[in-house]
Amino acid sequence: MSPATLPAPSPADLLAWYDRHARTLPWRVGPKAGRNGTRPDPYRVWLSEVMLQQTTVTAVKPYFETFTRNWPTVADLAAAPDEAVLAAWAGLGYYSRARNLIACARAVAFDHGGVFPDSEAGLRALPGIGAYTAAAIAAIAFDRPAAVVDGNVERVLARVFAVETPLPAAKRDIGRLQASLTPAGRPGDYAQAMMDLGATICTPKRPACVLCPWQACCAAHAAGTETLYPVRPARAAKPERGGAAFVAVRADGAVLLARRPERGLLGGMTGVPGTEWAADFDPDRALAAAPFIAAWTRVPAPVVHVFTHFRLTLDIWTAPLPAATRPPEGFWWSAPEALSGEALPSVMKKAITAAMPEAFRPAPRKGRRA
DNA sequence: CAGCCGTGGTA
DNA sequence: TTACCAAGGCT
Repeated sequence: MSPATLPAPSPADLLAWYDRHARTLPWRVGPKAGRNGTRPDPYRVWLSEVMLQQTTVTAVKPYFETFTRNWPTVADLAAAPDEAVLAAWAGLGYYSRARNLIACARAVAFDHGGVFPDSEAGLRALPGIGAYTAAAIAAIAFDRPAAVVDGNVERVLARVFAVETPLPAAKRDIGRLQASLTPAGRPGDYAQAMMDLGATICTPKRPACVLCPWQACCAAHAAGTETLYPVRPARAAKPERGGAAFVAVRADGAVLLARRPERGLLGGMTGVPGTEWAADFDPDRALAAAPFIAAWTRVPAPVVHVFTHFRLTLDIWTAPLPAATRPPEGFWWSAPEALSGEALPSVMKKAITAAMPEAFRPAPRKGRRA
């Protein structure tokens, strides 16, 4: 088939579609307000972009609301204690983002006078801001004609131009295509329009081509092969790991916790003590890793949790301790009403819930019965 | 470059 | 139930 028969994709057509169908999002200045000169707050753009890295809009929304309520400006965030920010991030995943978020907020507040750099290069130099995020902030917050390439853009352009090169090698070509398409006028809206198109029309599974403003210029649609793009290499099977976690519960309901090492998996976050998580985990030797001698009993059903690169089966051991029990060095007891405020990743909440199902249930209100 | 780094929704 | 994957960055 001959690509010459297809018209070139028109950024103007995409912007016209965006004017009618832009999603309303908490961090976004819509096309109408944008036309009236309203610019988004770079702090909110940055915060949303970092949260949205490999994360769905649905998952991000409540976290964005909490963060902007707790810390309305970058100076507020820069002044916040690490533990408060990590606790607010708990459950969102990819925790190096939270550590870099803190470092970036402090760099902006203390090294840049509280003002975000307005250039791609300036933004790119900050922790947690890579090629995509720098381009996105430059375009959306500062109206710079940066070529924004994320997963949505890769998918849309791979289909429109029927890019046969597999990802990630195709990224260079797609970046050049996006640079050639990005308009000098409204580059921020253009970038957001591409993301909305990818998220709502040009979806991975069943694209709604009948509603697409670029249907007539899409090479993959012309060939009926939309879902074959972008081409990706096959993924390796996910390996299994095992481990044990110890949920020590004091008579007053407090749970024994510790801070995890700064680097690596769940780095800097809070957790219950346990063994390493390893492919050769031996359940019979788990008790040697318990934080102290106690009447440990194993919860019948282990916790199963899937990480990006392995599947974990976690044996849960629990033991009752006297109310006066002191925490071992490096540990602390977290009271029942304090538990939900700890920086606990989801897998740790699962582990604690397996041993004490009431741990994260909302406290019963006075004067009511269950 | 390729491996590491979370979580929850969807088909 | 398994598999895919969502506005990636760092080393």
